[in-house]
Amino acid sequence: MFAIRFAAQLSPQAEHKAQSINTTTTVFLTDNVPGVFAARQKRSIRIRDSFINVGVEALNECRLKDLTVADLCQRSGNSVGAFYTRFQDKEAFFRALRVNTIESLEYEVIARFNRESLAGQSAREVLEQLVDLMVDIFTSRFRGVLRESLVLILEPNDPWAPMRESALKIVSVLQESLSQAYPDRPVTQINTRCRFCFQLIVGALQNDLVNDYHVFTTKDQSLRNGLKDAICAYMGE
Amino acid sequence: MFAIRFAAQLSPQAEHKAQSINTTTTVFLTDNVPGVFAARQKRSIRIRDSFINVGVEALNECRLKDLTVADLCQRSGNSVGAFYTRFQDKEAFFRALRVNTIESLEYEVIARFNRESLAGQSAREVLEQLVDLMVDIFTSRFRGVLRESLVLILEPNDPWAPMRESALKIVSVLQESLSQAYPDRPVTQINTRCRFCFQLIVGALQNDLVNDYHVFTTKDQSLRNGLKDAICAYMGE
DNA sequence: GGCAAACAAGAATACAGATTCTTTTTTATT
DNA sequence: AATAAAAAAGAATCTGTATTCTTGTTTGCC
Repeated sequence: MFAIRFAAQLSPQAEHKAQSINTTTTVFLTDNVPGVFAARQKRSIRIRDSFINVGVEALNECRLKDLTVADLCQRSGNSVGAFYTRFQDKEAFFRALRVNTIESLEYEVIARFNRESLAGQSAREVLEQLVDLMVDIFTSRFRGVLRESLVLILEPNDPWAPMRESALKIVSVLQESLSQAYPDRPVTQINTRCRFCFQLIVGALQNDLVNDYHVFTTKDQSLRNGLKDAICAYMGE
Repeated sequence: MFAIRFAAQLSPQAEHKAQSINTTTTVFLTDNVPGVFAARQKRSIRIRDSFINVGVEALNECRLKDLTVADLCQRSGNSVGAFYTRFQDKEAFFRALRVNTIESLEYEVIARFNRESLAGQSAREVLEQLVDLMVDIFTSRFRGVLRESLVLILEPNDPWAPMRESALKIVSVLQESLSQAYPDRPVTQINTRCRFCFQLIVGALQNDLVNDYHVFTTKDQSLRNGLKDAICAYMGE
């Protein structure tokens, strides 16, 4: 249903970097996630991580609701008992997937989109790098987790707060970089447009995440290029 | 969780027209929907329609998965038996909601966005009317049905084909109207940009449908205005 | 190497919610 | 008004899946 699609569609300059989000299977769980019990043995950590990695991959093939606990255990070669000694319930497990995803992506974001590396670049360059980053994220191995996260807001009052933080950070870097690139324009206007740009990009990519039938898609370069054109035009390039 | 929000946020010029999608509760089921059994008594039709109307409203308050058949029966004052003499299963019921939604919106689209009424209008006017139409649709009483439809693609090989047709129709009207407004530009370029415009609008609105925390939102005029600015800029206005 | 705590296995349970079934009522037609 | 077909009620079932529980095993520490 939801084919996994990495590589191939990455823009040349982003390819080597995006590898990290797709090949690394290191599980980050620095925070203690609510509902995820501390593992005190090496074996437990290994099993927990195998649950998480299998979960990440599985969500590229099916919806969360169709991924049963029994299924997950079979796929990862563990028992139901093992699952429940590690996770309070299925929801807590998904929370772990989200945290893992955030941490992995955060790493990528910081590496590829920061004030230092963008300093001195033209507006067009900055915008293109933003689009590349976002498209790479939304076509990474975390695509399925992202889809389920955006679609299935578990906690109404905390709809994935860390993701929002990450988004705010990106926007703020964008705003600063474009302020430098457009020294003559009013900062307020730049800031507003940056926010909207970001929202347009996220909207288009989320749309692509859920629907398969659009003309512009991440299956080829069309959405990536279209977004670059559109937001450059919007920014007055 | 998902508050119902109509009126108030409609742009003045669209207000009177958008009323129709929000106040009319006429149920259109001209096609025979698979899994929806023909009703041969007036009473059956009335009950079927009450199921549908209650379903439409309920999805503005909760997710489809949280709307149980028993719940639906209670809300509409009917019995479980009545439900199942009308609908083969819950999925068929949702299919009926979709068809009803499509038909209602189709009506609105044809009335507000057609070649005749757009002929002779400036590009900006056309684009603004497009945004108004789309925002009105996504903030109508069918908001919940739209959300569930987009999120929960039931049939992988038929992801809501009628909606796609409707979208294609809108795009084609847009293309024709803008070709007239920009007689000097290459048609191919106009067509491509029209498609992308539409996709951007849908993306932003779908995003707004699922997430509540964006800066630009349909809760006020910000998303509507932002979209107008953005796509006008993209089109070179 | 022995011991207690931590853990894994997987069969058994619990449960929610869709669906069916039987009985009773209503409709529409003559 | 009689009658048969259609439909409504709602209690009873059935099912899929999350979760728990019991038993046996492994780990890490001394």
